[in-house]
Amino acid sequence: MENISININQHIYLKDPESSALGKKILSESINLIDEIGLDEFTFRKLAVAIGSTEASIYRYFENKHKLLLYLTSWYWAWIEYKLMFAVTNIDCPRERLLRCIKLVTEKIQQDGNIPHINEIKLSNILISESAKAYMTKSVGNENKIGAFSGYKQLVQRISDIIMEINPNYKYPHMLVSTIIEGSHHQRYFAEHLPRLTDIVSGEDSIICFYNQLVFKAIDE
Amino acid sequence: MENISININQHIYLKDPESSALGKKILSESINLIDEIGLDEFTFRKLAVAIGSTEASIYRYFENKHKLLLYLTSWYWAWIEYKLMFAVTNIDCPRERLLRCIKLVTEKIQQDGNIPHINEIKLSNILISESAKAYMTKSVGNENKIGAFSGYKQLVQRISDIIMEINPNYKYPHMLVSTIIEGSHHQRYFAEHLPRLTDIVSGEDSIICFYNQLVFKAIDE
DNA sequence: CGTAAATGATAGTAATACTATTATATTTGC
DNA sequence: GCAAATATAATAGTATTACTATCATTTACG
Repeated sequence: MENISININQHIYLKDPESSALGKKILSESINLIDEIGLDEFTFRKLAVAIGSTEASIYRYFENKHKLLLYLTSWYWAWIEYKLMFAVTNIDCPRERLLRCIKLVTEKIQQDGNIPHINEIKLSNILISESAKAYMTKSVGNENKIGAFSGYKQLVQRISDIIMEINPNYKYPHMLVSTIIEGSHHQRYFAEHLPRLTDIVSGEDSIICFYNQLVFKAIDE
Repeated sequence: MENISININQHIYLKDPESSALGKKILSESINLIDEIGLDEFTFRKLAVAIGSTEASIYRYFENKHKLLLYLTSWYWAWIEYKLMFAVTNIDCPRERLLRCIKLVTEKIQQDGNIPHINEIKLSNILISESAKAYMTKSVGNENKIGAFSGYKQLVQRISDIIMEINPNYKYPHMLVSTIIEGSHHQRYFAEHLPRLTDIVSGEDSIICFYNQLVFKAIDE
């Protein structure tokens, strides 16, 4: 992935964090810090201390911490889509392609890639715990207009297309896909913090198994 | 429901808001205000102005706005469980009972009940838009310990039991139930704000239809 | 009617979420 | 290699938030 970079909608940031060393430090340390203390406790002041810089410098890159969160979530979904494209290319059977997609969006991220300033494991933890806060806000309409969620929507569309290939009569492909993506995040969170809301069977990744079963039973006629 | 009151875990509040006129005003106006401006913009100062009281008085009832949110979500799930018990009593067929449960947890709340200081329609909107913020926090462990989520867990358990009655071999009843409860909230939110993530077919409540289909296909052998 | 409890009024603190200004590095173009 | 442009650091300041404290006043109730 050395020659590839993930492009994020320009309206989310004030200055491209990928364009400078400080910008990259903002990304890498914000991921560490949000993962550690949570978004609620996370402030630009604490981030500034962590990277040995100042609040004012961070504000040159991002308007506020919400925009930074939008950046991180956009980055994550673009990265997942990138991995998904690799996972399904040259696979003829749509059922096999769907299987790989489900695995990719529901599995636990266990290894980070080779982008030095992004720890994908921690980033995926942030997505699990904080992503609802990215779109569950009164400003969702404006942020949607500037394209802050287009990566996510594109991913949902891509998987929906595969479902329609398998069963063109299925009525709810987008609902099914967004249900499993959001749902698997929730289930991973519940497994750790509210286990009575989930069912963890040892010896399997129950979340992948559950959603696999759910999807194929739902779309088969 | 005149002689019935919903009991909320005592550790969530400092002083029972049901015990006084001011407490009830705090509940009713916080529901109006959170529904209107969202939890992020909601403050005890604004609430105090809205009810013609002071911040200090509100703080005598709730430690902070997060605890107030926990109160409202607990109330909501206790109310849903109450409605659910009525909906399934004296129904022998477990499939019919399950059908009624799914409808109850996935349908749009359209009418409020007869508790004068709680507008259930607005409260359900708050649940849709803000409930993730109630448990997606670093303090979830402590709040779980004091029982802040027991109503929700109990509801999930109750519906899981019906699923197990229909198919005792089904491996993931809790996951299935929490997936549809959380999922239907998400889908209602998406339908309004991010419609590309959902599929709304006119002439039906697509969300109920989708989850009905999903559940019965999932559990049938 | 008197006491206790609840509420209101007011004030104050520490932290947050920024904005502004100026000084100092660092990069870049010529 | 130097000037100009740009980026960052240092510092300060403001409005708002999230509380806590104190004391006066109203209300409840036994």
